[in-house]
Amino acid sequence: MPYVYEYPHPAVTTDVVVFTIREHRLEVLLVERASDPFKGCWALPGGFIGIDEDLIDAARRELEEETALSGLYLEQLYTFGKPDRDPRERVISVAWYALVPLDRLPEPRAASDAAAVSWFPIDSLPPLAFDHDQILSMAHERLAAKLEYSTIALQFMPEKFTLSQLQQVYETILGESLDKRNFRKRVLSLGCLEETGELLREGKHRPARLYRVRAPGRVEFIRRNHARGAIAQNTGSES
Amino acid sequence: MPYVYEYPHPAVTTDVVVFTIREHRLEVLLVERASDPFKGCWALPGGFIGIDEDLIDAARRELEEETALSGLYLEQLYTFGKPDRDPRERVISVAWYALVPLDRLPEPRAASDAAAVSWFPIDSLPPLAFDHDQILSMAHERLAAKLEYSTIALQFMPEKFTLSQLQQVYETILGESLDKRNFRKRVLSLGCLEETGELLREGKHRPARLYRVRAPGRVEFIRRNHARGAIAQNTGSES
DNA sequence: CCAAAAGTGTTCACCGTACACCCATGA
DNA sequence: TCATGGGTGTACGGTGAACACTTTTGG
Repeated sequence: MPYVYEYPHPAVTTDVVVFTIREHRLEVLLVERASDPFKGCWALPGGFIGIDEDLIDAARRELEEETALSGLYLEQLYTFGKPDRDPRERVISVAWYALVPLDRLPEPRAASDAAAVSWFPIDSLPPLAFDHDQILSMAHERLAAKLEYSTIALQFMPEKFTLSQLQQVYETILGESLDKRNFRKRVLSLGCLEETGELLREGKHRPARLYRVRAPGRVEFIRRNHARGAIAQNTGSES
Repeated sequence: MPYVYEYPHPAVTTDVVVFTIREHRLEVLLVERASDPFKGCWALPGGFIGIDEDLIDAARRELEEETALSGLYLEQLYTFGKPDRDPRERVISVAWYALVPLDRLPEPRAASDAAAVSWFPIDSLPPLAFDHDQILSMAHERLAAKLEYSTIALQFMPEKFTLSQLQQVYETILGESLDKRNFRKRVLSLGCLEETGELLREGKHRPARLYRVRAPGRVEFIRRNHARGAIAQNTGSES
């Protein structure tokens, strides 16, 4: 299709901040760039949007190319477009973030356009290409903020999980430890979880009850107080 | 600058949802399109991004072309990019929303590319061009949501205003009436307002105290409860 | 003195927080 | 029997919600 609008067109890319939790640390997936600009530098997985490709499909595609994972929670973060953010030409990037459940940690495999792919703890990142440090820190802020007023953390959980595992996810992202009894009371009162009836036995201690999410893939806003302090709407685009 | 990246480039536009409050109603600014596609149809003010123009500058420019207002609160909403949202070629639109203070209501003037410009109440809109109805309803949701956990409503206020005026703003957006005493207690306890010492005398009744915003242009998140229920960080891009 | 909007406190219910001990299992 | 993590309840304080009357002005 020819350009019908009489304006110069910028390039448009998509970048994805892929979060997971490994060994009690919040980590993100980065790729080592195989080509200029910023060759050899680490960057967010991403690439150009197909001319007939929906934005979320492009994000999903980039995600799958790097992780071979599909069906992840994916949410649009922000669109970055400072005129000089790419040294070669004007590039506007629609940034997204995705959450990988604890049990679906892929061995990330390098795609064609990446020299290497690896997980990095959020607090010890290498220097990043372009403005990817800004994208990443905005994504981190957003994730931490959403923990407080939504059920987004459930997107990190496997199909079945224990309350202790869920608590560890919260503690990792918030960077503080929480009271066990209060945590359980609060999270159960949301009504988002249900017992599977099964137990997880591991190690030499009492087995833990396994729970599942009642409506997986659904992220709900939590409104405290107000009326009868309950749950409000749903949101979230899931891939 | 030539295209160095070997991918077809989409057109990129910006659209702005301009909110204000008039006569106890939430209203948005729309323009009547003077040219195809959707000639004669109403649409959000917007247009193409300059090839060397920052995204927020483009939004600001479109806003000023239609309203002659500068310095408004402006926040990025979402980027819309379904492949068929423009019938002619692929167009990706970075959408923003802006809030116009009560006392700065412009007589909107038609810019070159618009047949007419007018305010419409949010609940009686004409049919809109492209996917602008989706953009508008997402903006409305976001605004209503942010009322609850931020001080965004202050962006609607003139430099000096009464608490009753502020309460009317809240009531208009939320679509429900609020208790006067509770409202005052809550809003004053945020610590964002200060008395000017002046009084507004109008009509045959007791004059009202005038307040001003302590840090105008700053939108703060409110965290209830949690620790010592106070205010957290700031956010918001202001133009 | 009447109309109209401004301004002001208290009570109650509920939720968030702090806090310590018993339980079930494997070794 | 011991070590390890799983699991449970209560008491207190603060905040949100409900609710009605007095004050100041102009006409």
